[in-house]
Amino acid sequence: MRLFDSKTKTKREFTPQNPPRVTLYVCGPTVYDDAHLGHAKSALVFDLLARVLRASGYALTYAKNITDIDDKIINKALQTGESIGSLTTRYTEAYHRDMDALGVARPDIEPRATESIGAMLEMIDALIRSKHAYATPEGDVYFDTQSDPAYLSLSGRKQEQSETQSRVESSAHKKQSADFALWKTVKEGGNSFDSPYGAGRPGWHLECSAMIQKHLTCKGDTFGVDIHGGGADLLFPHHENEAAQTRCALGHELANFWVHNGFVTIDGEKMSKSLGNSFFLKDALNHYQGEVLRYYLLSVHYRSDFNFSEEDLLASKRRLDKLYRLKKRLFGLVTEQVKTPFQTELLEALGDDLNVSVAYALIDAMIQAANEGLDQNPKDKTLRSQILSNLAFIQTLLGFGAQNPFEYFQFGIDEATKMRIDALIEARNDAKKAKDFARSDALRDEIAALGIALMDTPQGTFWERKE
RNA sequence: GGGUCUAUCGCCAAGUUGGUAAGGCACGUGAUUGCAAAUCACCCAUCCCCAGUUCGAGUCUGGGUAGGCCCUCCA
Repeated sequence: MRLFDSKTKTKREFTPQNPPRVTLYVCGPTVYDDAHLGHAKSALVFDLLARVLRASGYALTYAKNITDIDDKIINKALQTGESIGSLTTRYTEAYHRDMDALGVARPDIEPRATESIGAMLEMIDALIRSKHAYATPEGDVYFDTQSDPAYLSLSGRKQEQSETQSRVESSAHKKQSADFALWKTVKEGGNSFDSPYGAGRPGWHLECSAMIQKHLTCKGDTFGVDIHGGGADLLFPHHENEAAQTRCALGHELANFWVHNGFVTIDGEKMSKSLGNSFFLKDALNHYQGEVLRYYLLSVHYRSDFNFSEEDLLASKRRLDKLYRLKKRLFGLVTEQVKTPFQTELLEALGDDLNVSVAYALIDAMIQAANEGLDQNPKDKTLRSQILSNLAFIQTLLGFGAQNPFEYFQFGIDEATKMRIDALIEARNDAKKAKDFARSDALRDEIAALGIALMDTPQGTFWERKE
């Protein structure tokens, strides 16, 4: 497959260093709050990448970390009085719940920062011994960015700019303002870990380097991982710093391919709490089906900015509807699985740097051809088995179409309403049998008032929720 | 201020080596339907502006204009 690498800013053929093994590491959430749409986008992009890699025949090991020790977590715990362990467990579970709703498969490894302290301390030790890091009198340890000639080679920035324009107050003991903390000493006890530099906690950037080394790197590897992913905002300074640490501590580059997904904005504005437009996934899931959100969030190329709007989401839903309509036509049929050209083309499209636009277009064309074929030969066994195989392939590769099609179209309707609808439909069918079309249409209007659309078919009358 | 990315039909959005604009939503027409829905068929843009390179540019070069993101924790 071909992938765009943020470091070289080019799309090139992806080749793993130890084929067929492929390692993928993605920066996961800091669990101090509920996941928002940006977390969803990132998780979905790399879920798709993982699926495509597996479908392409690679033996993938996918790791996504959970940052469960951090300033924001500590502050929130102090504010609410909840223990850090309870807080991070609670939000980790919430994260899992939200991602499950989007159909995001769990990574193979989900390392926690607090479980990787040993690996991080080893890396600090190596950096200090090789003079790439220094301890301050307070017990902080900083990475010496000046000591790494390749520093900033990932993000392509220039040192002067980073320094002169820096808006951060730099520590009096830092050699350069760009130097970043590997270990932060902690005065008040409670939330700290023991270390040779005193009680404290690790700097944020360190955990990824350490986890990759611990879980994914093989002896003699040229790169820590084949692919390192995360949000575009992480390119600098987070990934730049990770790369520097690994380069200086271990003598190899951290990743062969750097993959960054674009940002999610809401109605043209960046999500932020101060703007009051932060969009929690759990809230979105109350209004829209997880699968619709999945289809919508994946519909734009992963490197593009994604502007969330309800109008676009509904347009996406109508597109996904067509897949379920086709599934409905063949509901209950079981056939043998066959290979089709469509499947090859779909995998090829996604194998080209995850070109979802082409993939979606292929799916639409397949659906259209399938409907046309079924219109002409509804009982064609070969056709049916091709269509069902294609749908199954889409489900595996993209995670679309796993639901019961009838339930898909009846999302969010409670049981009482369903029973009422069924009763009204029955009454309407009686009226239809009696050719009392006036009454039949009146009943349809009554049902429509409930937000329900009816469809008469040779198999009977079905209903769907209207938007 | 520095870095970086983007600007294609009403809306969303593809378009690796330059050769004459995918797909979806919405809209319109027709087939089908008691009516409708669904489905099918048809219809629907010359690619932000200016100047270049070229036989030929959305696709390359230069200059504008507009916007996103990063430079502070951040997916």
